[in-house]
Amino acid sequence: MKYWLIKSEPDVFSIQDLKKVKREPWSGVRNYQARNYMWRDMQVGDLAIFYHSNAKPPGVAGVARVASEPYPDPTQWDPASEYFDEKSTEQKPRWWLVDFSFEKEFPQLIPLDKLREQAKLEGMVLLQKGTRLSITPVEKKHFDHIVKMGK
DNA sequence: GCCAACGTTGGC
DNA sequence: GCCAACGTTGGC
Repeated sequence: MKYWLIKSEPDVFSIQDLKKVKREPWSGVRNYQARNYMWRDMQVGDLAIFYHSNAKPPGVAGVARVASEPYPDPTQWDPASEYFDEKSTEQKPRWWLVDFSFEKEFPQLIPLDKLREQAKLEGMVLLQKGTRLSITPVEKKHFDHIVKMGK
């Protein structure tokens, strides 16, 4: 069992949206490192911190769960999509995704500055300077601590 | 709106 | 394969 953090802009897709639809294909990831996590490292059942980026305030909003094996992101072949990639072929898809299902919404969002105050979260990729990755691995101890904070 | 960080592109 | 230019992310 592995633990992850996934970022989403709540204006585009929030934890409340995930709660409503229950399950969502994580389309639009166009960064190789983030893709590799979904394509190669995630397992059905893994848990992920759901982080609201570009929000006021930014912070952790809940928990999601990996709900599918990896499969090609269909938006890469849709010319109308902003995620269209003309260099990707059906024989050799470039972008892969998994579905995430809703697990829980925290009673209140844990803001980023609250996370930064936590000595127990030291070393989290999210809190390191200049981290822009939309998907990062999370250590179990950090995951557990955040879930405890969310109660 | 600013800007630091960092990924990608493309000329050479 | 280097690296300058450019684009994007995302907190502030």
